[in-house]
Parts: sequence; C-alpha cells; structure tokens
Amino acid sequence: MPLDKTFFTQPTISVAKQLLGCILISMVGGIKTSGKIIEVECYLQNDPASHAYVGETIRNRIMYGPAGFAYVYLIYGMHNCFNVVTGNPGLPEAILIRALEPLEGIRIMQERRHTTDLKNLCGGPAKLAQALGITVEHNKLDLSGGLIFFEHGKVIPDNEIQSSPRIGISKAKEDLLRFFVVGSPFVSHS
DNA sequence: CTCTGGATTGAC
DNA sequence: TCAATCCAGAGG
Repeated sequence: MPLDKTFFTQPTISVAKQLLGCILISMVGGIKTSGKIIEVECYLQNDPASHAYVGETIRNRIMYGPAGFAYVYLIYGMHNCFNVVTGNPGLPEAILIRALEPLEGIRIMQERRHTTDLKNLCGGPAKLAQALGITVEHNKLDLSGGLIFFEHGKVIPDNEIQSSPRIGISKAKEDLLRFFVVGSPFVSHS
C-alpha cells in the first residue's frame, strides 16, 4: 500500500526518519523504476535555507498546500530536485530525497544516467531524479496518484540513522537536518 | 529591466 | 577547482 497523506502529515523530521528504508517508485514513461530511500533532508518553516523562507511565491506555492504532493524544481539551470511536501496547509515544509539504493528498472536507470555504476545511479538528488525520469513537469503531482509514489519498506532503527548538516547550502549550516542510513554505500557525498 | 546566486554534477 | 546554464527573487 502506498504511503498516504496521513503519513506525510506527521511532523516533518519524523516523516524524514520514517522515509529511510521506504521505497520510492516511478512509473514515468510506462516503465517501473524504484529504489530504497537512503538519504533525505528536511526544509522547515522559518528555515533560512528553505525556498519558502521568503514567503509564498509562485515557485514554492505547492509547499503551502497539503502534504503528499511533489515539489520539483530546477537548480543550476540543469538539474531537477524532487521533494515531498509535508505539514498541513499553511505550514510550508518539505523533504528532499537525496539518495536511493537502486532496486527495480536498473537497466533503464543506467540508460537515463549514461552509466552502469550502481553507486552512481541514484546517489544524489539530481541523479535519482534523472534515473527515475522525474522533472519539473512533475511539480505539484499528487503522490498518491500512481505515477510517482512511496511504499513501506524495512524500518530503519534509530541507531542506524545518522544526522548531519545539509549539503550544498550556505545558510543555516549548523542545522542537523540531513538524515541517512549508516554504512550504506549509496549515500551521496561519501 | 538588470543583477545575483543557487537544496548539483561531472570534467579537469 | 570550476564551468555549465537558466531562472526565481530582489531591487531600480
């Protein structure tokens, strides 16, 4: 059963930790690709590093809506980043999916990524978006609609979850809002 | 309108 | 270490 709105309406950090070990599935292009979630980052209300820090705009509007929708944006003019919106309407929070362990559709992921190296398929936010065929056209997509969705997987115990500062941001450097599975070879940024 | 900088990646 | 490549947001 896909993860539903009830799941994503829990507190964002709690959702983030529970997402580790879950499966992200994409049916984009009519081909199934999936991976186990290894690494995520939280973007919270009143967070200087969040796109919602400046208040509601056209780009971040989806973050102000209900949980369980996709927030996909283009970064550096060429890379897509995939987030799932959390929080109730009016609370603009989201979780960036940063790394997956490839499971299904590895062949097509290799084609999309132009590499056969499994550790290089989904080990970074823009990499996994490319591997799963996710682009800005999927922004605002309902993640219970069957095209892109999450499934329960193995629960990762707290002692196998590590936190760290988020990657590649210049503000709020001290916040420990990145969560990843200890020891997984698929985490980005070794 | 112009300017600035970015939740990244891959080549050098 | 750095270019690619473009757009959102801010300021004039």
